[in-house]
Amino acid sequence: MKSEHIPKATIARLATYIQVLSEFKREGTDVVSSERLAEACAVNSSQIRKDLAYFGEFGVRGVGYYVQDLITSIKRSLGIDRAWNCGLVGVGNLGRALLRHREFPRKGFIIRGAFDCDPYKIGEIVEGMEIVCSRQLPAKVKELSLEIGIITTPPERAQRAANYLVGAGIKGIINFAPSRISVPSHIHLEYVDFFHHFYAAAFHIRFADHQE
Amino acid sequence: MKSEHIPKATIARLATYIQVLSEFKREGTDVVSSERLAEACAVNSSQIRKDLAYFGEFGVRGVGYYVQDLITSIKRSLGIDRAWNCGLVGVGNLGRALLRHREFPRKGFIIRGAFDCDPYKIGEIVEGMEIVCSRQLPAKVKELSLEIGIITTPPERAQRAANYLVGAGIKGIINFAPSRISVPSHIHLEYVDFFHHFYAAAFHIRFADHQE
DNA sequence: ACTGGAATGTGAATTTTTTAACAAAAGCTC
DNA sequence: GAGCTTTTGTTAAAAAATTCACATTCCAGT
Repeated sequence: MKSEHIPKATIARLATYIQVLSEFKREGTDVVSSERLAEACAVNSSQIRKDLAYFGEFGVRGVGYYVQDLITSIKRSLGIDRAWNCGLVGVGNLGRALLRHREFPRKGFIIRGAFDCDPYKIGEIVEGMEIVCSRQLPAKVKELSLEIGIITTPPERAQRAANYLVGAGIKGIINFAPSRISVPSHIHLEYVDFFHHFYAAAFHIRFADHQE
Repeated sequence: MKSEHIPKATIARLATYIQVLSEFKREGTDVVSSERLAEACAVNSSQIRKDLAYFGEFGVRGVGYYVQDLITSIKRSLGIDRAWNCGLVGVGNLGRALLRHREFPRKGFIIRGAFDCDPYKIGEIVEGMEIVCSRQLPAKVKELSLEIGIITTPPERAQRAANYLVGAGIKGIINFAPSRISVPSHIHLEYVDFFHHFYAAAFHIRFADHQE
């Protein structure tokens, strides 16, 4: 119930819970026990109760959790009970895919600005959005109330993109570029690198640890 | 040195080490200490030595690690010192972006087959690759020696894609679709969900824990 | 109202992961 | 080649995360 420190792993699991709960909801299930949810998420049921306990008491003893209520509670706990305005820097392949990705609006992350420094791309319309010069970031961040910056530039340009975003007053950055960047400590920084999943798969297939 | 059980977090960090080491190499640095590498990766130096110790002894006492050697050693440890043939199922926005993503071949994951069940898409050429009907998976997996399956279908079709892949004899699956799937225990399964990074960002920005 | 059954929330125990500390080893200087 | 410096590999300690276990609470049926 007290907010103390929340493990990163808990946040990741909460994302899973929302996913699975949404499926339950679609199937018409109204109430679910931690046991049943745990099974569907492939985790321990205490884990679920512990994770939820960081944020409050959402269940009913002897009954379980009301699916819709729990979804709402988790979303509120995470701060995704409202929309977040995002700006994307670097309109390459990955950038374009994210701009077109329907899950973004669906999950409440609205990409309102697309930026690039390539003169060929500036002015182009992607998904009804005009690509704007990165130098205009400060003006646009204010104008569009952007809070989260998405970096999808090539690695060598990620740091500069971050500098622009920070200078423009962004609050958090999600870096999809395969390079480390540094930002002031008050900016929340997340790295997205899905290749480590491929590495893990390669490792496990190669050195098949079939004993687990 | 002994392979026992390797934490998932270690694998993720090894990916970071490779990334940072590659940058060092590009800058012309030949030797690096765990201390300096740790700083660049924002982790503890013991952590690095511990992580590496799972796989062997790669450093020289009093000197540090030879950058190129260490990259090679980590890659070999992870089983990415060779190419892996991948098949992608679901050629939507995300699927297309992955097919075009230059990092895949660069990192040794070669997408050799693209599959979809939409008759409109079948036959289309993306990145020099013809989109093939998902029903042909068994034949193609054998023909192209595919080992890793990438699922980028809509959530409701992810399970069926997995079934096709498993039936076709794939060894591992990376699921980008936002839904849980079940596969036999001998198939290595990884979920990719970058939205949890957005959730984490939203959470930290919203409930700014600026005390850390 | 009372009883039995069910499932939460939580403190305690366990396991895992991270960090600290240091002995062993390598190179460099004289 | 002895002594000094450096930095690894590794053992021990600390911290963190997970799982267990159960008292507490709620609902349903009588």
